[in-house]
Parts: sequence; C-alpha cells; structure tokens
Amino acid sequence: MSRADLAKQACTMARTIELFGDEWTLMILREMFLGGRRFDDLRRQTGASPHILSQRLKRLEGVGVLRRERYSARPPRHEYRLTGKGRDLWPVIVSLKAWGDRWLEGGNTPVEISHKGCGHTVVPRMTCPDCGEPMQAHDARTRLSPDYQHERNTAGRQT
Amino acid sequence: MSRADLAKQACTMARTIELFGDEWTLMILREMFLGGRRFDDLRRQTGASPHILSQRLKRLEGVGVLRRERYSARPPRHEYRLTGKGRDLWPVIVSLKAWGDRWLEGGNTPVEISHKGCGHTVVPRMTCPDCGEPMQAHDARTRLSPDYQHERNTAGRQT
DNA sequence: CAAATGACTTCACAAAATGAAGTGAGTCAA
DNA sequence: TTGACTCACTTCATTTTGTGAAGTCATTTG
Repeated sequence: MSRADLAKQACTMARTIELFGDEWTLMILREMFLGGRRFDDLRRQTGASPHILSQRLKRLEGVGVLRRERYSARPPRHEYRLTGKGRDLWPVIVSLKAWGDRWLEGGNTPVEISHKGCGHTVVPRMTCPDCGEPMQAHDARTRLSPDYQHERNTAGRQT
Repeated sequence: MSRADLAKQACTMARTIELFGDEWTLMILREMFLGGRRFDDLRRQTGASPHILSQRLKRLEGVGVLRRERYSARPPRHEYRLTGKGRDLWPVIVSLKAWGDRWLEGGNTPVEISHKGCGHTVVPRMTCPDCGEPMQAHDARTRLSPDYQHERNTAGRQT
C-alpha cells in the first residue's frame, strides 16, 4: 500500500496521517507555530533540504493549511502563514511536545507555553468538552461505524 | 540533515517527531488505540508491508512505547501492547482525528469516542490545566529558553 | 561593479520503501 | 501422516524518495 492509498480509506485519522504524517511536514508545522515564516528560516530551523521544503510547502499550501504571501514587491519575496485550518493543527504539535517533555531525557524543555487567559505556564491537556474532566486513553470508549467495521473486516484479504 | 540528526536537537518536539513522525508509525499507533495487537491485524489494518511493520514495531519496542508479549507458548505467538508510555501518545492520535473530522470532506467519521466518565460522545479538546478553559494556538504564548534561542540563531550557518 | 540575499530548482547519488516470495514453528482435518 | 493453513516474520529485486551540493534569478547593498 502506498501513501496515496491511505487517502482512500474512510478513516479520517488515516487520511490526516497521509497529509501530515511525515517528519518534515511536522517539523515545518512546529516551526510555524514557533513563528517561522520565511523559506530560509524554515530551512535552517527544520534542517530540511530546499528541495524537500519546497515540496512540502506546496503540499501544505494545496491542502490549505498555509498560504503564500508576498511581503516585498521589488525583490519579489514571499512568506508562509498558517491559515485557520493550519492553526487548528496546534493540538497535534502540542501533544507531541507534551509527550516529549514528559518522556524524553536530557535537560529541560526549551519551549514553554503559557495561557494568555490566566497567565500561567502550562502543559495543555485533553479534556472532555462535556464534563470538563481530563481525558486519557483509558477514559475513552471507541466505537466504529458498521461501514467501517466492514471495511476493516475485508481489509487485506486476497479472496 | 538526516532523521537521526533531529535526535540531537534540544527541542523535545523535534526529538519526538523523530521517533513517531512517520506515516507507518502513526498508523500503527492509531491501530493499537483501536485495539489491534497482532502482527497480521496491524499489517492488514495499516497496509504496511511486513518488512516495514517489523522494523517499526522493533523501534517502538526499543523506545518503550509498546511491548511484545507471548500469548501462546505451543505455537510461539506474540502480540504487541501499548505501555503507559505508549498510551500517553493518545492525545497525538486524537488530535489528528479531531482535525480530520473537522476539515476533511467525505462522509461521517467512522470512529467515535465517548467519555466513560460522563457517557457522552465527544471530541476531546485541549484545555489549560490551570483554569480549565479551552486552549488553541492563539490562546498560547510561546517562550524559548535562552540556550535554545542561541541554538536556533546559529543553526544552518556555514561560518 | 562585485558580493550578498532570499527563494527557490536541478541533478547525481544514496537511502528507504514496495511487493512478492520464502521461512519455520506449529495446528488441524482427512 | 500428509497436505493445507496460520502466524510472525525475513529476504530480495525493483522503484520511489530523499540528500547535499551546486546553480538560477531578481534584486539590493558595499
């Protein structure tokens, strides 16, 4: 199965992973949430080669999570900005960060997040929007739709 | 810069991305949160080739997010289970799902999550652990440590 | 006028993924 | 007790993707 085939699956998780589930795309998103906007900044901070950075930015622009904007006309220069759709990926990046801060060894976290509302330095977490309680894997019950159950049951069979 | 070089960065985000930031690893984690435990189930549901699945499972085991357990002795059979460290990646997968459910077209979400505590079907979200308010990108202020600032300022320079 | 900057593209080479086939331990049905 | 089958993989040839260096082009700055 190729990357493109993931896009055909009904599961929105699989399709989102197909879009953003690679090293460089995630690094670019991280960098943009840290404020990076220009090609060369992104290249330096992510370590991506210009070739791959260019490719990924085009894909992200195509998906609509960022847009290319001219910030200078005379030498034609562009920068990249997250759209609302792109900013909505924040929880993904923050979740990765939270995991790393908790489980990875080797010094303090170099990036701190504080909540503008209350001013405290925090590690944002998942909660239930209904009752407000924190939610982790074991607090959740997962249910698959009948169609999706069927898709899964017939997946990878040769008959 | 290669994938391995990301591991040397101080940023816990970069190092976490190095560990889990690829298509197949994320698909495997998704599948495990959906209850998948055996090699062939994982292979079928993720679409990964046995080669790559084997590689990724070894890496994930090495990192300690899952463990290999024998469930039958006579035909020696194993299955894979998430550890606590692995279950802690739940917010990453849920965030990807939430984004997909919101922004991707094409039918209803095939996976529903409900909160055991209150029983409601929910889309878990990020909140501030301090004041309990929902948090999104624009509610957060990001601060970099001085060391990390310096690492960033000298990144990608040839002099 | 020469060198620098920013935003890329092109290219030769290297690394990784794919798909198919194979392996080995063991079970189960005839 | 032979033959088909399952599970958990490994091996291998081919294709795809990524890498690092160099090049391009339109300016601007020394």
